Amino acid sequence: MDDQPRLMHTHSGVGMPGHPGLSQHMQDGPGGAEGEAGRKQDIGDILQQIMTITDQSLDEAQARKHALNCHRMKPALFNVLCEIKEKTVLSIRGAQEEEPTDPQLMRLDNMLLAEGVAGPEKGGGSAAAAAAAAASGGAGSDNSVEHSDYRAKLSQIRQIYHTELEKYEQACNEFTTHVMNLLREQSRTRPISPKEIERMVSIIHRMWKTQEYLKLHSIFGSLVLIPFPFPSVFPSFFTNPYPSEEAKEELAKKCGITVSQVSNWFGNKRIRYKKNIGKFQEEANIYAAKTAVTATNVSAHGSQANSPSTPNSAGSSSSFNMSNSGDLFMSVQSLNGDSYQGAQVGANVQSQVDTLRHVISQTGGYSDGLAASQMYSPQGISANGGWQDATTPSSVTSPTEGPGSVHSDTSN
DNA sequence: GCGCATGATTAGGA
DNA sequence: TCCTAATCATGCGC
Repeated sequence: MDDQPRLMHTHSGVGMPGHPGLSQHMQDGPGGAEGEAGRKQDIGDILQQIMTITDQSLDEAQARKHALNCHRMKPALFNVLCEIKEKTVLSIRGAQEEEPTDPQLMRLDNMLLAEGVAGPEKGGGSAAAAAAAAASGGAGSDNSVEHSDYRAKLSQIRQIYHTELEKYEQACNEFTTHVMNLLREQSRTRPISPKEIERMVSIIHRMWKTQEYLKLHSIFGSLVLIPFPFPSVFPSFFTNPYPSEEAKEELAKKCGITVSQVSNWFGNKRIRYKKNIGKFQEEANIYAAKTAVTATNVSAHGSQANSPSTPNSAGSSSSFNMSNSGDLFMSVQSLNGDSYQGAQVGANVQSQVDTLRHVISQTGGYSDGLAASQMYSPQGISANGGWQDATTPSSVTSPTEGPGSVHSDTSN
């Protein structure tokens, strides 16, 4: 700091031609009108040099920049510029940045929390399953097995979710640090206050959360749309789409609804399942035709048409035989197709999801393996959408996800 | 406002 | 009587 006057005069560009130097005026203290005019002139000169610094050669600009940084008046001028900037630009956009949290993010957060994917792990990783078990009034051993199965799957989802979340946060922190370093470096030559840097960090965090974090949420949100928490009513549907009167009464009792509602639910499910099967198989045929053409064209190079991540690629004949009610259809569609593909997620996350899908299908088949042939007994539903042994009385276990609102909420 | 999912209602058939 | 199929009403998200 001692060499500031020397540097100032050493670099001819910084020295004020025709002026004794800023230090002189600063040392003068509050003076008369002449001194005031001189200070204004000095500040004007400095600002002019800052404005024209980019017009100079690199070496010259570097030298002037260094001189400006070391200038005695620089801190004061810097503070004034920062203050002016705060009062103008930042105040204008301040109101916009105070906007509340994105409602979509809040909804996704709440959904993942409710499903036990996000948030603190409780009771072995499945608060939802525990809640489901509690809500069903203490399910039997069959239900315990299913909930155990569900807990295992949810635990896997939790693990991947938090792993990806940590990666995103790490990347976000790295990016933030990089930007902060840049801003701090730039703050030597232009008015960037620490407050503005903090604001920028806040913006970056918000951007990351609304972009990458949202993608992550969409992926795992699609996963939790699968009605795992209440797996029993679907086995009961797939194993026996025609429940007996006793089974209906039991379902109605456990769900707290009327028998007619149970009948309506099963009736609608049967009809809409068949409709979806027809639609799904039609798409499968179209896709199979396209795949055949593609395979013919690029067979020597290995067609990507058979990639498991290709949208609707789950439409291989076996997958399209999957059993799905309208609700399940949507959930599986989210997993297999446009939902996360369309989100253009990172390859890493996508591979993780593919892995998860594989895991899920291997461990019980909630996604591609949702087919009745894996997760549920195929005795109720044939591959073409018809029913086999449909009149077999079901041993309805836990209809917690009964006809009505609960499932509707999760699928919507 | 539109599309979608879903529960409920109704007509017709076995 | 039960089921299917069509239809309506409603809620929700975009």
